[in-house]
Order: sequence, then C-alpha cells, then structure tokens
Amino acid sequence: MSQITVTLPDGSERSLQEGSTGIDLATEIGPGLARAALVIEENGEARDLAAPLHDGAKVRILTDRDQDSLEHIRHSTAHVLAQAVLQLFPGATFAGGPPIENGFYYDFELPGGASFSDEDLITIEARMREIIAADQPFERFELPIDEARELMVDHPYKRVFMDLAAAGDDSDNEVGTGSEISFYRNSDTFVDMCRGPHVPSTGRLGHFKLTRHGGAYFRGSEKNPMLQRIYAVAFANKKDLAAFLKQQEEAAKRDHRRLGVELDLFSFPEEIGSGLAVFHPKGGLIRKVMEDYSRAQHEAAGYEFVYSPHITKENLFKTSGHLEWYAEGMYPPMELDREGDQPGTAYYLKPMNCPFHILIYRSRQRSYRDLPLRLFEFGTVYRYEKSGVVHGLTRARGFAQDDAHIFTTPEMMEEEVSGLLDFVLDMLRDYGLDDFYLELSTRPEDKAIGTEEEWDRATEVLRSAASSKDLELVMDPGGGAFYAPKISVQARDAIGRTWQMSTIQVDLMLPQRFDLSYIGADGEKHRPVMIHRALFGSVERFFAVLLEHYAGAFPLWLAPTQAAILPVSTAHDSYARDIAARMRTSGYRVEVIEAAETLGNRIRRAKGEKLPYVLVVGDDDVANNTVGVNARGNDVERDVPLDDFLTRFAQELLERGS
RNA sequence: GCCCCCUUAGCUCAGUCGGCAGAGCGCUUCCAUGGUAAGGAAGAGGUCGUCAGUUCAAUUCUGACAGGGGGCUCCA
Repeated sequence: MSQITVTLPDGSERSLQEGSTGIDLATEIGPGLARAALVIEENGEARDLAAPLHDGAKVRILTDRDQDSLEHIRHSTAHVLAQAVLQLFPGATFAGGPPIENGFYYDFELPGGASFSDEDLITIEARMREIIAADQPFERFELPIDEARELMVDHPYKRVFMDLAAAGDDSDNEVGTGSEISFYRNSDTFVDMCRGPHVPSTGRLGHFKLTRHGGAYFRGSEKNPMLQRIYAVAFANKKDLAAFLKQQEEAAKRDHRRLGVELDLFSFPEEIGSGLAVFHPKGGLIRKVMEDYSRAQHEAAGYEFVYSPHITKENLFKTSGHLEWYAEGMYPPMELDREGDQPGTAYYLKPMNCPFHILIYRSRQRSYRDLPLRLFEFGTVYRYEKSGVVHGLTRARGFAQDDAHIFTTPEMMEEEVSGLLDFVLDMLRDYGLDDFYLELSTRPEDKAIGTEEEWDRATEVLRSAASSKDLELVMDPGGGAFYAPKISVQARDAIGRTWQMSTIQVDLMLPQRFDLSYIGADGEKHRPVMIHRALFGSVERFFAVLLEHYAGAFPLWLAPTQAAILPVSTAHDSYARDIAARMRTSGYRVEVIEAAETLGNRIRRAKGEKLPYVLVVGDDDVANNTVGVNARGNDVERDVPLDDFLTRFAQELLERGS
C-alpha cells in the first residue's frame, strides 16, 4: 500500500498509509493529542478528524486549546440543540443554526405556529446534556441532491438551503456548493444537513448554556415567515463559560437604563410616550458639561453656531428627498390651516437637521472665500422608530444630534475630511474613549439618490481619509444614508463592547437638490460639497455610552456632584459649610451632608452615588484646617491640609482624567 | 412592524388556586452627635398599568390598548 506525507505546523513531515485520517495522525503523534483533538485543518481548511488525509497536505490538529476550535464546538453544539428540539417537539422542523460570536443559535418552526417558553429552554438544555452524555459520534455522509431532498422531505427550510446552494448561492453557509449534499448523523434518529466539520462526538461538548429565545425571520427578511430562534453560548471549557457569564452580569450592572434610575439621571415617563426621555437635574448637569465642552472645542475648531426649528413645512423634506426616501422614519405630518374641504399645509417634525443648515447657507450668495463654512447645532430630531427597536437612550424617538454641516469646495474636501477625523478622535479621547476602529458604509443598493459615479467619488474621499489614519477600517457595503456614504467611528468601551459613535458623510447630492452654489476665484458659479458630521452621534446615546463605560462613576469633570462634605457631628457643620462655600466660588459642585444620620450611613450613601470625593471633617480638621479625604477607589487619607486637597482637585479637573 | 415575555408602594420584589394586599430599601417625624460602606423607634405611602368583558364578587380569568424587557428587521 502506498504512503502519503503530510507536513505539521512545525515544518516536520509524517508519512502515513494512504487512507489514513486525522485521528490516525493524532494517534501516531501521541495518545494525549488523539484524546484532545477536535478537528483538523488541511491546507487551512477545517475538516473532520475522520476524513482521509491528502498527500502533501499541510495539516494542523485543533484541540480545545485552540481558539479556532471554538466555532466547531459551537456548531456541533448547535446540532445537539436541534436534535433535542426535534425529539421534544414532534412535528417541529428546523432551518439554520450557525456558530456566532460567543455561541450559536438555531432556528425552528414548531407545529401550529407555537413558540418556545422560558421553561422549554430548561427542558431542552436537560435533553441536550443527555445527548452529550450519550457521546454520540458525528458521522458524515453525502447524497446526490435528489436523495438529499428525499431525506429532508419533512424539512422545507432545509430544502430551500439546498436549492440556494444548487443555484450557487451559499450565503447562508449551510451546505457547500458541490454536486453532493453533505449530512451528519448523530444517532439512528437524528440527521442534519451540514457542510461540517464537526467534533468527533457529542461527548466532547458540554460547556454551554441556552440564553434566550425569540422570533427571527427566515433568512433575515421581513418577507419570510418568522421562525423561533434559540440562542446559546458555548465554550471549550468551564472556566471560559463562567468568565463569559460573569462578564454578562457586569454588563447588566452597567446598563444605562438601570443606572439612570439608580443615580436619578433621566427617565422615560409613560405619559410622554415611548422613546422620549426627560433628563433630571443630575443627568442634566452631566449633559450640560458634555455639551459645554463640545461647544468650546467646536468654537476653537472654526465652527459657527446656528439654531433651527423642530418642525417645517413638507416642501423642505420633499426637496431634500426625505419624504421620498425616509418617510417611514418620520412622525406623521400635522395639518395646519385647513379650511373646509381645502387641504391645509402639512408640517413635519424634523428627523435630520441638514435641510435647515442648507437654507442658512443659501440665505445669501456665497464666495469661495467663505468656505469651508462650518455650521454647528445641537439639533433635536424626532424619528418614528419601530416600536420593537426603542431602547433606552441608545435608541430613542427624540434625541439631539451634535450636528454640523461643512460646506466646502471640492478641492478642499479631502483635507477637510481628514482634519475632521483627527478632530473627532481627539475629542472622543477627551471624553475617555480611546479604542477605535472605522467603518466605511457605501451606497445602499436600492435606496439612494444620485449616480453611482458620484457615489464612487464621495466614497473614495472617505476611504482615503480613513485609511490615512492608523486605525482598522471595516467595510459596510450598502450601509450608507440615502444621500451619502459615511465613515463611522466605532468605539470600544471599558468592558470591550463596541458602539457606533461619530459619523462623517460626504454629500454631493443635497447641494444639487437645493441648487447650492458659490462664486469661485474665476467669477463663475460652482457647486459646493457638503460634509455632514455628528460626533456624539446623538447626545443621548453618547451619554448612555459614557454612563455604561464609566459604570456610573463619572470622572471628576463630568460628575454631577464632585464632592460631598460630611461633618462628623453638628459641631462641625459650619466648618463643612465654609469649605463648601469656598469650593463653590471656584465653580465646583459640592454638597454638605449634615449630621442627621450616622457618619457610616452617610458615607455609604455617598459611595452608592459613586461620588469622586467624600470629605469627612471633625474636631482635628476644624483645629488644623484639614480634611479627611475619601476618594473613589482609594484608601482614606486623614489630616490633608485643605489647600493641598484643593490644588489636587483643580489639577485633576484640568486633566479631565477618570 | 413581527415573535415571545413582563407591568403590585418612589425603587427591588413577595402574594392572592376569584372574596378590595405585604417585605426590604427609600421618604417623614422623634430619639441618638456618631472619624470612614446600614444606630433605634414611630409614621405616611398602593382604586395591584389603562379600558372593556365574564362573574354575586376581578389585582387575580379573557380581550384590546399603553409602557417595558428579550429577539428579528431597521438605525444616531
């Protein structure tokens, strides 16, 4: 019998009998590896351990220690989920179940249009553990498509995947595009169509948890039937699973909706309506500091401040194209001045500020000497978000954008965009975010005005500016607005989640629709380019991101109350009030919590509010003009001279540090 | 908008297999004047999200609506 040779990752070669498999190779290298092996990579492509190896292949055996094994562990666990559901719910059918970040999901359709309950997840998970305990092997086999259709006769969604694959569309990643359809058999009763590979047997799995269930459209389209999806997380070992669950708990504690209530920052009164927030004094103070700093920075960067109304006659949004392309995101119109049968005038709440700023531009003849003209406004916009998507401050129906529109010549636009990106990133860093990547969103296929050529030109400007920064650039095909492509800045927060923050759009369309012009050095009329940009994105969303990023413990410059002064007893009240008065004259935000309760209790409450500084003053302090300093996250210091503390306080404010 | 779930005191949550409700925290008052994360006592506070229906009787069962949560789609 002839031999084959394979190359291991360290460059060494192994000779094996022809027909040898990954598991044969692992066994030959060592029994420990054979026990730990999950899948094998052959020339970079993952395959089953039971598959025969090819001569000359570069191979790599993946164990549970390899990050690359995770998707196979997750994908294999998804099959166990499918098996459990099909067994527990007779008549159920299944669609797709891919691995995703941290886990996997699987889509089902239950008989009679039923859905899963929370209790079902417990039952299903228990059955999954039985399947895992049974250590069923994953056995691959392949069938021609007509036999495959026969095998999946009860599972119409699987047949849709086959048809798509047969037509060359494997966007769902369910089956390969070869002439045969591959399957995996787990027991006499369960077979799933799948491209594989899988771990050798179900006994290799087990560190998973079913997390949620919910509806999901088949293949992600609203036009398709809604299936029932179960989500799960899965890891290679117990420790990773526990760490992930712990991190979820931490994220839940930071949830801005929860902190908003606990810290008395904002609320969503039912009386006002879904997605419409009010900011309470403490939240309002934070927001004001955020906005004040933003204004100061914009002023320094050459922006001018404008204001515009919340509503407008419909014509403005007809000209801009919003009514044609964005109407479903807008509140319905209100009709004014109706007389008898004569229709009145329709007014709309604005979903964007750009048309208003355009009118400011157009209010007079512009010269190239005026450009770039940078108009800035904290403009409140209203968008009629679908009821299912409203989510705290991050997805509201009314919110303020720190919106600016820069009108510039085509020649200057590239430089303007590049400078803008620096401005944006610097400012985000000032607010405490420093881990970014960029995303470039291109022309939406069937929801865009203008020609492809113009889009290409605008997109190229963004691309070149983005790639000149030393940041990762991710493509988002078709994700642009109807009038322009955009760069968005994605920021990672303190616990690694990413948020879409700033957006920058290069717009060649609206200047045309509004027939904007400027007089060039040649005395002729030219068309300006418009750059739309919002740095916070929405003030509300940015507020929420900072709140979660800092877990409510805002840095000194943003904290609504910067220090609480606690007299040990009533005898020290006036000393405490004197310090407070002195600090207030410097503009510091200070409160005195008098000795109506025990000191321990007052400290506890101040700590609960996550105040940066708690100052305790007693007999010694009154005698020596000192304070006891209990700084957030630090040990208690006694007998700190007041002037020293104030110097330190001022310094920390200046550094805007956290 | 679609699928599922939830809504009881300011907050977090018990509870009533249909007979008009409880706790902890918070709040108010009194006592305690306490040097770094809960001192004690008393008190106030709820037509059980809203509107219908079934019933002798609904906070409890049914439906609609509103608000919220988790998904899908969409998005700043």
